Amino acid sequence: MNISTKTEYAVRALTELAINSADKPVSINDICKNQNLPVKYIEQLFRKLKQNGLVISIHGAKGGYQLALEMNDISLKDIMEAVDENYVAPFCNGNPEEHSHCIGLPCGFKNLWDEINEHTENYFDSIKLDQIVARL
Amino acid sequence: MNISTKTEYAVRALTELAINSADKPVSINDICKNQNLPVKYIEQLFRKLKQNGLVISIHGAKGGYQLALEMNDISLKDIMEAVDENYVAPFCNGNPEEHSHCIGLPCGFKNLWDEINEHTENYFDSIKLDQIVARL
DNA sequence: GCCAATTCATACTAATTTAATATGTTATCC
DNA sequence: GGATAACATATTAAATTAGTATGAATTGGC
Repeated sequence: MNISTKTEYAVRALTELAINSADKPVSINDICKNQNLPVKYIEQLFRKLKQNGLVISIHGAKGGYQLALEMNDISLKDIMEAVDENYVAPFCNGNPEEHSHCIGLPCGFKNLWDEINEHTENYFDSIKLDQIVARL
Repeated sequence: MNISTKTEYAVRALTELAINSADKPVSINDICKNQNLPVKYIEQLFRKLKQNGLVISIHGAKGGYQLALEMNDISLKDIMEAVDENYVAPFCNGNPEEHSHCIGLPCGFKNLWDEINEHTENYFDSIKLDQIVARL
């Protein structure tokens, strides 16, 4: 149970956009300079953020990224999901054929993991980018 | 953000104790037979569970493990902490010298991660072994 | 007293994941 | 046309995780 570096980096980077990209795009280079992050790694993360509709990009010189949504429409859950493949692991799906430790059908532990996943998803979804920025 | 295999295994194993160890110790072998878990791996986990005061052990033949506490005094948080080193990662401690991405002192993100850690700790601490067993 | 069952301890290996780098292409501004 | 910056993919390096191997110490029962 921990927050990944990817999530940390993405939150830091998106905070930069939140603060500076309202009128003009912000380049990865600038973001990384301000937040002390590895450029090429952040490029990868931003491609995922874009694929997931959290940012838009502008090509070429003077290009960069901007938020695709209002700050209060971007949650920590959205960021985690975009950047961090399997950010919750409902490994026990109740079926012994798919998860070798499941016993019985449905496996008695399924409800527990499902409930945990649901709770944490809801929690992370309740934390929006505007709140994060406001608290800096 | 995900639940580790160690935690999953430990929960399964402790559930076995909860059900079967009230009057007599239960051996790792039996636990692993019932739950389809790797014996030597579970041995390691149980040493940690013992160090953390969650189980007691009885040496030698007819030996095994029993819960050291009431089922409602063992929380998922206790299990995670025992078995899963850094189950929450307060990576941002507010000090740039200790976490290279921290900017400013204290780093503006510290509160966010602290709050997340606190929330998740409280949540996992609210889930007790008796509830887990009851829902099987 | 010996044998089997069991915890205890440590070291090692294999697999997976994560973080980061490398090398380049494509698009756009000036 | 050159600089800047996104886009794309492949590779490497480091760290973590899952699991195995080997064996010592302890105890119950015959």
